[in-house]
Amino acid sequence: MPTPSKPQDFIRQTITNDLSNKKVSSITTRFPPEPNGYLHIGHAKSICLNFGVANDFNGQCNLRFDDTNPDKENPEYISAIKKDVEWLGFQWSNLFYASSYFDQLYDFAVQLIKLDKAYVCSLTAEEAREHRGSLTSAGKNSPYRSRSIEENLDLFSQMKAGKFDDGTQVLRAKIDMASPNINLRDPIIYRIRRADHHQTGKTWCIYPMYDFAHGLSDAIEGITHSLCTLEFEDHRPLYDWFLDQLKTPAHPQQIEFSRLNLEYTITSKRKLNLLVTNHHVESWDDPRMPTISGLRRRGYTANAIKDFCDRIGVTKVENTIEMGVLENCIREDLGEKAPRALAVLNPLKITLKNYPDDQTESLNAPNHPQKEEMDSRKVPFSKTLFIDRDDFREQANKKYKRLVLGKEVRLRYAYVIKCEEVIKDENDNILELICSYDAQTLGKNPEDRKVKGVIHWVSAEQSIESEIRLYDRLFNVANPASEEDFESTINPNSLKTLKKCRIENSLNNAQPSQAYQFEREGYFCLDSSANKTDIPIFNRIVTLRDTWAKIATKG
RNA sequence: UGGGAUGUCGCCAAGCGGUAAGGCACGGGGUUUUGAUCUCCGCAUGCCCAGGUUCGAAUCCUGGCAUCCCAGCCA
Repeated sequence: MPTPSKPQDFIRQTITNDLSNKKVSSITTRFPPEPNGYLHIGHAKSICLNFGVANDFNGQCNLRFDDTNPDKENPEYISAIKKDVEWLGFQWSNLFYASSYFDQLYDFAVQLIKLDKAYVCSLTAEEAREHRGSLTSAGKNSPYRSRSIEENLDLFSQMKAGKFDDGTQVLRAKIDMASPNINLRDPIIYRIRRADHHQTGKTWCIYPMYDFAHGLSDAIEGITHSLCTLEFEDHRPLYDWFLDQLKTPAHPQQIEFSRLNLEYTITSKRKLNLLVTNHHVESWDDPRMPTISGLRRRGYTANAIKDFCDRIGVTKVENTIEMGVLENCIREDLGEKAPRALAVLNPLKITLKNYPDDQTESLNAPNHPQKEEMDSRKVPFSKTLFIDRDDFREQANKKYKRLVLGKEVRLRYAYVIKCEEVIKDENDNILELICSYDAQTLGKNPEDRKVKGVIHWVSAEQSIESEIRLYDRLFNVANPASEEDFESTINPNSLKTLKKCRIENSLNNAQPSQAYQFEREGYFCLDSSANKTDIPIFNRIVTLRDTWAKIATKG
């Protein structure tokens, strides 16, 4: 049971009631993706719900591939989906495929015909659309609606046997062409499609439609609560109709919740697919993609994603979550767990004129400012260093707490330095800074003056060259899905690649799964596509919260 | 003159007739060798609107209004 202190969402409340009313004695849910694309953050919400509910009530949750449309499906997606669910930290009770129920589904369809509740319709797709009527006007009966049970049985078996061309016949439920709910106007339950199915090969040339296959698959598996998104609300009467007509071992309850919308992103497999095919991104796992695999490569942790799903809740209200919520989740997780490191993104050389030429010190740097148990490491300090160009100004007001010509600043974990001289080229570009250091300031503050700023640095010689990729939102508008042409709202600056960055030596053996906080910059992880023989590539997962940026933009 | 749903702070979200939780965001203090973290304080006399019932209504009733979804042989 969920802890009473934490309010239950309406679905868990329903389940709690169903259990106490003895409507059900145990809980079984399912996560039913169609293998026609990669899973995205919206699926994570559904995964956390379905597996979370099963876990909370000591029930089971199946992973079921809803693979009834071979035209769009692909085994590559199956393995990617399994990997993503496992990576999120969930274990399915059973791994199923709707396609393994094709025989049973066929028998159910035959039963429906025998009940005079289904018929073979020979209308063309266009004729069928005309017969369907409109939202405000009733449809018309198909001329084939009154075929005899025997004839329907015969035609349906011929459909199965491949006697008809694709699209020439369909099996339809006989419900009500005048229903105000269009889903009940004799919906199609089987269509003819000669396509190799990734699981069943050439065994079938007829495939069941979602409405027919889904509820019956749920019933076959003994699903107690079939959780789906709001757009299926209108389908529930049909879901129930099939179950009521047929002798199913159980009647699962469909409950709808609202899908996740995230500002500045798209959660539509079709559109995400377009981003890949039209090369707006590198792949499904491009770190800018809201896919589970993209988030993983970007450096998001499973914990952060699950925390996010916890925070956004489950309701029936249409909602759009601000990006800040997701970002906050990963910051919180990594703030706690990520070891700190020093990395200079835009290197500016500085020379300490009073530091001995060939001296090198090994300075102690804690891996986490609040967690001694995370230990510390040694970082090399020398006469020539790099600091970030953004951390120096020739002149600045008091608000600027970094290095200024003629002023002092603290080098993190090292000494206080003072900028003595700026060396420029003929175009006024700053090439190098000549500084002095105060040997008395290692591990302690000077007593006679206050040094307010602290900046990060790296030894020029004893550091590693690295490429760093900075990501920004993929779209320039908050709701790209509502645009007539969402591709035109793509942010052309969603990826900024920095070459010649310098990172501290200890990052030499970084692994993609280990995120670091580059102090004062943000959280980063090694890109998993990086070739070990090349210079390392780091992805920026998220920046640090930056109140200075707020102050600076305010002016 | 179709049907289905939803409206509580900028974004989420508790609340289930007894007098508006929490998170994010935002504003302001404090600590700090990360402008980070942490911490303290502030942030809906108000719950889409209008009536009604009640000692008492975000919660019940009536009537409006707004928004979303549905006319694939997709899921």
